[in-house]
Amino acid sequence: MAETRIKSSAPAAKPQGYAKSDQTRSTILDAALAGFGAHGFAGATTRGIAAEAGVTLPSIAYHFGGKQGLYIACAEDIVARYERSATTLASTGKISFNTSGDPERCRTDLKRMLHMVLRIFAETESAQSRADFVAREMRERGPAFAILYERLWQPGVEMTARMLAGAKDKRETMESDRTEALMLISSLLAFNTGRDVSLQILGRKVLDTETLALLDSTIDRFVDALTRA
Amino acid sequence: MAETRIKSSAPAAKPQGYAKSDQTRSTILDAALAGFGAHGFAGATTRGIAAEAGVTLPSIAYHFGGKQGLYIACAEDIVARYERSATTLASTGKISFNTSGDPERCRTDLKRMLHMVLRIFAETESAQSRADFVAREMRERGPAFAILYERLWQPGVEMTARMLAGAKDKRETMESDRTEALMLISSLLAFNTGRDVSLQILGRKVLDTETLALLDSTIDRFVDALTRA
DNA sequence: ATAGATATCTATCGGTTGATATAAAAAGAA
DNA sequence: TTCTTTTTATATCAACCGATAGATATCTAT
Repeated sequence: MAETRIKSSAPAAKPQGYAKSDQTRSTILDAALAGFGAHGFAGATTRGIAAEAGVTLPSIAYHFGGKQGLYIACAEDIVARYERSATTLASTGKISFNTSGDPERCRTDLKRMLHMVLRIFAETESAQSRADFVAREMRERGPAFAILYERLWQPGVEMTARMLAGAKDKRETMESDRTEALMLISSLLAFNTGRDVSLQILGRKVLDTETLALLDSTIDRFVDALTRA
Repeated sequence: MAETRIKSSAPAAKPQGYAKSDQTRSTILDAALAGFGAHGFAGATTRGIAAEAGVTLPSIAYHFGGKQGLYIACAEDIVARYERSATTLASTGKISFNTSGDPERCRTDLKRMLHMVLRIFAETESAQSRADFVAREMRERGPAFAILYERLWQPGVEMTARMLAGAKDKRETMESDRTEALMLISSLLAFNTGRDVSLQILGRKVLDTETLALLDSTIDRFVDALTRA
């Protein structure tokens, strides 16, 4: 009874660490994010992920316990990365998360945040895979739904609503603020979920700097239109 | 070489029609829309669809040539239904699709249309399956992408952009109008793609009449904010 | 009414999936 | 070195997939 030891993704009291092991784990995780992001939980195959990562099939079971364990590990990696960058943003003062009575500042911060989200949605490579992973899980309520909902979606909307209310010089967020926040974030999904379609309709091939600028200015127009008296 | 005859979905010059056949075909199509809408092309199984429709597996190959033929038939059914209802709306004068120099009328029509789209996105039963089917195909560029893009997505965005321009009292649509149209439609995806999450965040269980009214008024605020000088 | 076209059924094929058992080799730690 | 941890290689399993062959039933046209 080999009692397959599943390495917990939280590195709580790592007993013995072999350098190579962590590297293999990380390689598998990257391949899994790409695979799950592109094809979903059911659509991605463990064989394909293992091949992509350059390891053998049983290696996945060894490190993550199985397909579902690997999937959850992906979600936790995404959330951890998000929380890290949010902390950084707050500590460096680039975005003030308190709704101090400065509507203009709130508006600017809100715009800046939405520009950032747009780039996360639209950027290529691994950022795209992560965004796809999250979007898919939100739709399909898969095994990682709770993690992503509580630690990413929920706080994200709440923060946006707070900034919206702040930009309107209100102290409390109301239901209408949350609704507007939802729709504001959702409007950016055109360039994640529907990226190819949107680009095609705009007659552009890729999301280059010029296109991003066009979208940024449209975002600004939305925010201004919604929050200016 | 039995040369399996695939019944073309366009009933062009139906040579011989057996009454029961059309009924079976339609039953399969309904089950397929539900299955593909919920699980996608790869995720839905022909066995499951056949079982749901109460027919046997080979019946699908007989009527549609195979899994992919069935998928395409679903897309064409959706487009046909959309084109029919658009024609009806235009002919009954509920929505004027010409951008006659009446900004107020354009604004009202645009709001009315977005309310309608919201209901298509959010409504239960078969409308939901169809909306899911379209949203999924737009993401994944499956076998039915071209059909849906050219006959549904593209004209839908174009019409929205024209109404937006009209509401701003402009005669020509610019790139910024198309961008705003994209984001406006996309903002409603929060209640299609992300319906469950959005409801949960708003603290609601179902999309009842009261919630719909809240969303309608938020849509109106978006439209007003964007088009009023 | 009967021949031929149309529709449906049972049964099965070859292929792929996730998971796992077994064994052994490779690598780091003691 | 000796022991533990990590990785690979190979093979097998039950379950499920889409497709189709072949037999049968049903309906229409003559």
